[in-house]
Amino acid sequence: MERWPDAARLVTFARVARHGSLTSAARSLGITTSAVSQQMTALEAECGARLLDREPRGAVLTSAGEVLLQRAEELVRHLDETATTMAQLGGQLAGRVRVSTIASAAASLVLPSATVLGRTAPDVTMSVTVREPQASLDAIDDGVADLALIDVYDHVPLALPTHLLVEEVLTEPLVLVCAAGADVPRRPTLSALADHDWVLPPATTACGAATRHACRADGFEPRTAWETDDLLLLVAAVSRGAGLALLPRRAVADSVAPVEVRRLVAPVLRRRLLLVTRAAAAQRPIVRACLDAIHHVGRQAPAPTG
Amino acid sequence: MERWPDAARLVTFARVARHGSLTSAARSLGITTSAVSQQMTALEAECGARLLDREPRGAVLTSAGEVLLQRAEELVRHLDETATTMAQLGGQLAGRVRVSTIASAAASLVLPSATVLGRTAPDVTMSVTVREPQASLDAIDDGVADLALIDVYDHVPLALPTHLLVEEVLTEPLVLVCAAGADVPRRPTLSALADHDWVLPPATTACGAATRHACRADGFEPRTAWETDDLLLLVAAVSRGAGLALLPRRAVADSVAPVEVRRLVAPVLRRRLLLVTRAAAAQRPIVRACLDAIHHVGRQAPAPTG
DNA sequence: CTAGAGTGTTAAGCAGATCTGAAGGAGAAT
DNA sequence: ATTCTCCTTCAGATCTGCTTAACACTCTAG
Repeated sequence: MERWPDAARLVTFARVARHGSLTSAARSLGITTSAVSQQMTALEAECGARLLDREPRGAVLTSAGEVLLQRAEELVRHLDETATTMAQLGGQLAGRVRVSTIASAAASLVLPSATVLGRTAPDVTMSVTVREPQASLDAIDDGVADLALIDVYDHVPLALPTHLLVEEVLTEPLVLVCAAGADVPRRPTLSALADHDWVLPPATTACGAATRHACRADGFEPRTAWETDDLLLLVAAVSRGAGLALLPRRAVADSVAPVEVRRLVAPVLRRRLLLVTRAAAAQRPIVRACLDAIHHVGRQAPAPTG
Repeated sequence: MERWPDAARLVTFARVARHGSLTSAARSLGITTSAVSQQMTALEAECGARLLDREPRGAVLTSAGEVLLQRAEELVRHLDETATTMAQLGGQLAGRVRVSTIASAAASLVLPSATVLGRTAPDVTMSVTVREPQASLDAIDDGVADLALIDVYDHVPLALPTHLLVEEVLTEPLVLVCAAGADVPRRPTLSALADHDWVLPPATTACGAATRHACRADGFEPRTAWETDDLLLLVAAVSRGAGLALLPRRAVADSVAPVEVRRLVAPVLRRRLLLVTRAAAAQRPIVRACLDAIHHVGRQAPAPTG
């Protein structure tokens, strides 16, 4: 007796709704577009109504689809919680946690936390992937990652979906980085540095956007000498005297080239490091262990002040 | 990627928990015990914990099982609601509704309501099964029936699970049935009839229990001349002068043998006819149509008073 | 004490559901 | 026009999950 709606199809449907196209949903599910198409056809047959309008740019929900989406999303939430409950039942602290992190925290936070984890929960392993914050959030949503470590800069907005659970690891200042012996005041203000050259991360990155925003707020456009995504290269360029940079303190601590670090008196700029999970996932023992390990490292290692 | 727990297995698990044995759950699902056993084995593997203690008389939940049962039951509820939503999307008033009714309401209520339904919703058909009230409730729980019509007698307790939706169709008095010209007052009290013979339904039926309870409350044990489940036979026996009977008014109206009907002055005994569905099912258009049809018949046909 | 009626488990085979892969159509962007 | 992207369809391969059948265990009845 075909009494119950097919849960797998509904999960797929929710994914399609979120991604806006069958193809993209299929990718995120690791199956063929063809399979997704067939599932949606079957689901529409079950409902006796069209759920999606197929348009050249993707698929858009019909009004019937909108209604069903409510139910499908509740179902996904529920299954997620159930998965967590099931993981707790076993009680064993073992398995693999998929961590998605920004590059600038991988070395200073994630790596040491893996060591901590080796002591507190030896059978839990991390598999780490480096992604930009937004990509990390998507990975969480798609279930590709269990845990994301992202950063948020003052005045650079980032959409944090409300259904995700956010924990703050630490807040650190952005510091001014300059070549050893550079002609820069011990306690500079940003506005006093308008005439220098700058070494900037691309404007597409949060750090680059934060720097540019701060400069403009102080009335000047930073003169770009170097623009690069690569932190090592960036610090090396500063070290050689190519210009100044404004970077999170921990990021500088990782690099090796000789530079000087100055605390910026005004404005005070910060970035916050956040851990993000799906709400249910944070309850899973092995995920919790990872979260705790990262918090632990974040607490115990305040970098030296410039 | 095996990300989501298998919903079907969880539904089965909930069923096993409710029935207390794999075999019984399997019967109610219309599959083999073997299939259920395999599903439970798989589910336990997914959880990494035993969920059921197999005992010779059946299966009992472990504490882990109790925890998971919470989730599984929520899931069942949710899937049920989803099925309803899906049925509403199509918008078509067509299909088959499985009705489970007590015998004494089948002729007087269900049959006419099928006619009403033929006018209001011609593409909806009823398939009717006659069951005792408790069996009807089980059928609802097991998803074997969509809609149950049961009766509840004063002072005869019936466990109505809170998760089911109950609507009252009508309340009718129990009336005294006697042979034409029998030596019985026009407006009798029950206590005045202690010396008569009685024709009773079995004590296991609600009606039989109600009659016996009322007599005992008035201080006498009814002298049983005939005991039968069959309403026609029962009324025929009364008609031949075998004794008195206490029956719901509508039930008597159906039968053909010549009898007289007297209103009982004291005590006033009633039975209530109730429609029961799973909460979500009552929202389904075709089920709603049946409910309304039965309500309609219940409202318009007050039987003649004796 | 054996036989039988309940449980539930396991192995083997089969069937249907679902996925993949190839081929094709339709609308936008180039 | 050509090329992309997106979706659909069909046929075949794959796989999950069911049934059948045989077995093990416990309790009860004769």
